Amino acid sequence: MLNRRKTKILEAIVSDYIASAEPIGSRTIAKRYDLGVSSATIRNEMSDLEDMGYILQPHSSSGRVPSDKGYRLYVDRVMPKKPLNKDHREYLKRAIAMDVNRIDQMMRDVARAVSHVTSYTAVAAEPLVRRHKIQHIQLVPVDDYAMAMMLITDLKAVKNQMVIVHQAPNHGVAGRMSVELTNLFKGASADDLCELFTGMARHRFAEIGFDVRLVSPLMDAVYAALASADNVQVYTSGMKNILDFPEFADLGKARAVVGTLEEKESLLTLLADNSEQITVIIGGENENTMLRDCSVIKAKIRINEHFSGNIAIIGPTRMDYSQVMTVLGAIVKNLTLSEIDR
Amino acid sequence: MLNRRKTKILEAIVSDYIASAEPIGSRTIAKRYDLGVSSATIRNEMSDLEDMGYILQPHSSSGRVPSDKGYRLYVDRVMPKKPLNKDHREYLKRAIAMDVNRIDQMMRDVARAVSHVTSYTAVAAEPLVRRHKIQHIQLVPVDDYAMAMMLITDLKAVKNQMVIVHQAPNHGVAGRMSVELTNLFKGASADDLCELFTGMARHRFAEIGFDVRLVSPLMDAVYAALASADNVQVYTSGMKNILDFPEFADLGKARAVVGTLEEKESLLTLLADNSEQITVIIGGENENTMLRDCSVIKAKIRINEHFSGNIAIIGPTRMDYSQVMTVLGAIVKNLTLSEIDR
DNA sequence: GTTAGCACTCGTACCAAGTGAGTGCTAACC
DNA sequence: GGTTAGCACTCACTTGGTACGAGTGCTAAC
Repeated sequence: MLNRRKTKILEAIVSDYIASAEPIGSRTIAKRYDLGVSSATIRNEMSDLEDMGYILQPHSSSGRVPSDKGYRLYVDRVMPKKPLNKDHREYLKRAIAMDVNRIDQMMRDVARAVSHVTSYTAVAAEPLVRRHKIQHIQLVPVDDYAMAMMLITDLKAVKNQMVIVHQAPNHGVAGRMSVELTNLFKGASADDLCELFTGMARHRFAEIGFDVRLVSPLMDAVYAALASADNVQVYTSGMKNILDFPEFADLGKARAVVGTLEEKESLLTLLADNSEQITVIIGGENENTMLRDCSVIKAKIRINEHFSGNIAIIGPTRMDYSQVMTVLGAIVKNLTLSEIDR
Repeated sequence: MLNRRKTKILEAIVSDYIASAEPIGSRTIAKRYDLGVSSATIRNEMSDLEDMGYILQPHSSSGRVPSDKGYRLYVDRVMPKKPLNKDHREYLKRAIAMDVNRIDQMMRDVARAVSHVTSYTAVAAEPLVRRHKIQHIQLVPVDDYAMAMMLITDLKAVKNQMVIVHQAPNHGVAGRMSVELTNLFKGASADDLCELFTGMARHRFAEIGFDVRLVSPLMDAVYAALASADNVQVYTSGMKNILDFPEFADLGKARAVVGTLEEKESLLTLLADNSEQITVIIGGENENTMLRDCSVIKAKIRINEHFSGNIAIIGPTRMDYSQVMTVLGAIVKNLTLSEIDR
C-alpha cells in the first residue's frame, strides 16, 4: 500500500486530471496542494508511482496521467465522498415522475435526470419480469387469426403479446380461456414454464372442450411476454454529452461509443448486474472493447419494495467518480421523495 | 430554366461532390465527363451557375460546391433515378420481419435495415393510433388501487394503460365494466372523445350501479392510450454513421445532430408527414435549426392496407438522394415480400 | 530524505517558402 | 457569338525550421 504522501499525490493527479484533462506536472501539484515539499520531491514520488503502475506519462517530457490501475485505487480507497449538491437534489426530486404505475416513464426520467445532473450519458432499463410470477392472463380476440394477450405479474408489471392462431375463439370463449389459463399458470414464472405446463394445459383444454391446437401458440406467447428482450425498454439519455469530452474528439473513439450506446443488446449486457452495490468499471476493465476509453458506473435501482431496474452512467475514464456515485447513491437507495430528501 | 449544358455541369458537380466531399474544379469536370468543351468553357458556365445561386465557392480559388438551391434543383429535376441494387433488395427482404402483428418489431427492423443499406441514420415511428377507432376495451384489476386497461383498435393496434382509482372493482365487475365500456366507446377515436361521452358513461354507470367515480380516470386512460405520445415508439438506427461523414468532424455540428436524434419530441416533429409522396428537406430548409447541415428524406410507409408508419433518413446535405429515394421508394410502396421483389 | 539547479526531451505554436488546384480575364480563333 | 488557350492571381495546404515552455531525470549539496 502507498504511504500517506504518495496517496496525496495520486489523489491530486487524479482529481486535477478529472477537472482539466491535461497531464499534471510536479510543479503544479507543489503549488496547488500544500504538501510541504518541493516539486523535486514530488517528482521523485511520481517516478515511484509510475513504476508501480498507478500513473502514466503520455510522452517523456509531459506531466502524468492516471492509469486504469490508478483510477481503481482512487475509486476504492482514496476518493473523498462528495455530498449531494443541493441544486442537484432539488432537480432530481422534481424531474423524476414518482408514479410507480408508470415504470417506463420513471426509468426514462431517471436516465434523463441523471444524465443532466452529471453531464455524462445515462442508460436505464426497466425491471426484467423473468422472475415475476404470473398473476393474471387475459385474452381478447382481435380478428379471426389473432388474440391479444395481456399478462399481469405479481409485481404489477403489465405485458402485451399478440397470439397468432389458425382460428381465434369468440369473446366468450376467450374470456373463459383467460380464467383457465390464469388458474393453470398463476404463480409460475418464465423460468418455471416447461413441458409439464404444456401438458397440463393441453389436458385441461381437452377436458373443457377448447381447441387444443391453441395451446402451443398460447404457451409461446406467455413465455415471450415474460422473457423476451423485446419486451424490455432501454432508455438512453445524454449521448451527445459524450461528444463534449476532449477524449472523444477522435471521431473513431466517439463512433465506437455511440455505436455501442445504440445497440440494445450491448446495453442490456452492460446493465446486467445483480450486485446490491454500486459497481464501477474502469476503462480497460470493460468487457466490451468498444468501451475501453470509458468508465461505467452502474447500479440496481430500487423503485419500491417490488420493482428494481438498472441504471448505468457512461463517461470518459476521466470521469467524476465521486459525483456520479453520490448521485447514483441517492437514487439507488430508494426512489421516494423522502429518501432523496435526506 | 437551365440549358442542357449547364444542367449537365450542375449534375456533374452535385454527383461528384456527393461522392468525394471535395469542391469540384472545372478541369475535373472536363476530364471526367465528356461534355465536348474545354475547362475554360466550363469555367464560364460555372460562373453563371454561381451567379444564379446553384453553386458556391468555399474560397476564391477553390472548386465549386452545390448550394441548397443547387441540391433542390438536382433532386427535383436533374437527378437520375437509380434502380434498387440487387444485394440491397435481397438484404431488405431478409432483414425486415414481415410479421404485421409485430408492428413495433417491423418498424425497428425497417429503420435498422434502411440505415444499414444507405449508411445514413434512419428513424422510424410506429403508426399513430389517434384516428383509430376503438374496437375493444378490457379491464383487469391489478391491486386495490389500479386496473390495467387493454385497448384494441379497429386497425388491430393494442395499447396498455394503467388506471389508478381510489378503489378497484373485483374481476367480475371489471369484466362487466369492460363490456359496458366497449359498447359505449366502440367506433370512437381519440378525437371523438368529449364531454358527451363522459356524460353517457356516467349515466350508464349510475344506471347499472357501477361506481361513478371511476368514470373520470377511465376516460383519461382511454384518451391516453390512444393519444399519448408516450405510447408511440420511435426507433433510431445508425446514429454512429453520422460521425463518419467529414462534414461532422466539427464536433459542434455532430453534437447538434446527435442531440436532435436523441429527443423523441423532435423526432416526432420531424417524422410528422401526411404526404403520400417521398419528401426531401434540404439543409437550411429544415425547420429545426439543429439540422441545418443535414438533409432529411421522409415518407409515410404503408405496411398493409391498415397500418402506415413514418420513416425518415437523415444524412449530410451531401447525401446520395437518388439511392435513398430508391430504397425508400421500394419500402414505401408496400412492405410485402412480393413488392420489394419487383 | 529533501532540495536547488541544470541539461535534456518533446509537443506545440509560429513563420516563411513552396506547391498546386483552381479561378477570372483577355485576346485570339472558328 | 460562342469557344478556347494562355496567363496572372488567389489561397489553402504542406513542409521544414525555429523558438518556446512545460515538464522530466539526475546530480550534488544541504
